[in-house]
Amino acid sequence: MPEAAATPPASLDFIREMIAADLAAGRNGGQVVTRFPPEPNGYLHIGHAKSICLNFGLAQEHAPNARCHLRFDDTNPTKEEVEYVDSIMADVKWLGFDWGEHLFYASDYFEKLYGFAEQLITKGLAYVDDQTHEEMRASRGTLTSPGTRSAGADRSVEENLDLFRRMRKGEFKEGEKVLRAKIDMASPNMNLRDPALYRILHAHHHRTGDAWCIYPMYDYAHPLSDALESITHSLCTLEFEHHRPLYEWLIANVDGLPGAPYQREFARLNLTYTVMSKRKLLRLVKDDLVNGWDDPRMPTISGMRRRGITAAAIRSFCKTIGLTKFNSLTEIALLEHSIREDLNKISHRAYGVLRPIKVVITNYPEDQVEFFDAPNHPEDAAAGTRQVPLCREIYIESDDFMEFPSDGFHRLKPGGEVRLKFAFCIICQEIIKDDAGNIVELRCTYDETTRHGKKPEGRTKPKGIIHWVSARHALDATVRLYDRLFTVETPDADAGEDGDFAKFLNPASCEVVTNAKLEPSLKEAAPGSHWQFERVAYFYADPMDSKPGAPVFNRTVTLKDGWVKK
RNA sequence: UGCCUCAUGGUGUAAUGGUAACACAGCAGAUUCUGAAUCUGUUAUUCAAGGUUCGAAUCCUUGUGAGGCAACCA
Repeated sequence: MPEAAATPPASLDFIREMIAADLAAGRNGGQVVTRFPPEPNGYLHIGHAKSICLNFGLAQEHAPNARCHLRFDDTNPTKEEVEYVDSIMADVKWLGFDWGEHLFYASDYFEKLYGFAEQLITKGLAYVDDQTHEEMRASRGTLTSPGTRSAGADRSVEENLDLFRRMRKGEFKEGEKVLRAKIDMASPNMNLRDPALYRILHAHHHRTGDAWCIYPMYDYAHPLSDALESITHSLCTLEFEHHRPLYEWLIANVDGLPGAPYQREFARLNLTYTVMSKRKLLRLVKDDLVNGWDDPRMPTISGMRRRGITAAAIRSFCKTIGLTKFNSLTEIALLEHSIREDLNKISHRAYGVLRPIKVVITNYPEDQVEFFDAPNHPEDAAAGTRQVPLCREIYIESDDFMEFPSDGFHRLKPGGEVRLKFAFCIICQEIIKDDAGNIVELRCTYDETTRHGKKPEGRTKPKGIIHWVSARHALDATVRLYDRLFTVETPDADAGEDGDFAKFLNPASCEVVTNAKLEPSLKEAAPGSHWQFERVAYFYADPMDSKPGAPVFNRTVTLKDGWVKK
């Protein structure tokens, strides 16, 4: 069980407070039953993770008198696919949650839901309308003026029943008839102006096949499905606030329901430098703006996983952001903090030079090779050590050398000294350039007395400590440097009403480095393993593209860089 | 010209009528064989105006701002 989700936050959010009050009042027989109800029309993203952590987290916190259902809200066959069903289950599991026996589909209830609809018709609370789409829209009124009831509302119960049964039999075309609730055409809440309950859809459903040609609307199916599963707390996002009265109307007016759930709403997650709506994510995928749903730059669960973000980091993040009704915009830095916090604990260290520059240690014997012992984790001796080879020629990061150093730069510079981490100190004696004036090689000398961290005699300890890779032993590898997908904090808002958010795509969001020089032990990096290339970033051995002996690394997140250039 | 919801440092949250706090970010220092991590310190907050109260971030009124609502989508 994921610990981060099992313990409730120190202070209770408004949802947990309400649940505590329900429990204190002895409601629901002391049970807490929640549900995570995705529509299988896309991949899950970090916003869904917030909901998953809430609903499944609640079940864990209130165990054993609690459970959380996974229910697919599959009431619109035109948008749903099994591919999405499968990915959603995989993502929820990967996040560390388990629905156990409680896997449901709204489509499981189609027959019962149909029966409830006949019940409402019989009670005079629902009617078959034959207005066209346009007529219905026109008669609904506007935000400031009431609507007018359609003539169909006056039909007899018998006629409505007959019509509804014929709808089910397939006697009508799509759009010809619709079942509506009879509530209040003058309600200030548009959702109560005789909302549609069933529409005709001659579409193939991924589970029920062609058994049905009428499908329930979300507003109708959701509360009743909740009730059928004896859900106690139906938690959703803020945009469903105005649907609550309808939710309650159905629970109150349908007889024979095993449960009496209630709905409460919380603010969805917004993150800087990304987009979160399924529509926009779908666009990124369909227009090949990214490399599929699991592109490491995507805010999808599968994308984040492939980038190397851990489930623990996501859970911890969800805990950090809290739960309110405030429409917030969370800085991506908060997510990155959770990621680094977890990766720092679990990642073994290694050397990787992304933009190599060759260094020749001129006073080091030509054919000598020696191995230095390097700890795999600085804060965890149990992680053991590894042997890192060194020879006369090595690669260092080109960023770690400056011909004309700025103030405060304490890495390698002409005539300056740095320590090769876990090896010895070198001094830069000479810069070799090509005809165009580019630096191609550095000639350095090493100091034998500085092995194993010893201070050079008579001199001050060099401030600079850099990573390095032996040229003769280096593993050439492909490393992808991922960055934020967009150049602006709020791509949707900045794009405006009908603007195109794609224009804010960050052209540098994926830089592929093909000639990175990695320490040889990385050759054995298992696909799906997490690493910290010291002083650079956290990396993830891509599970799809890595081949035996030839790992491909994705940069998950950079290390914090405390050095500000003056 | 409607209805609903919301408003606390730069960001996210806490304080449930009684000293406005925590995390992130920032800054400074200590430490460090990662300019990381760790540790210490630090900058910065109640949308506005009235009212109730001994006392208001909290309750009331009005205003302002933000988000949402007129699918046979979810």
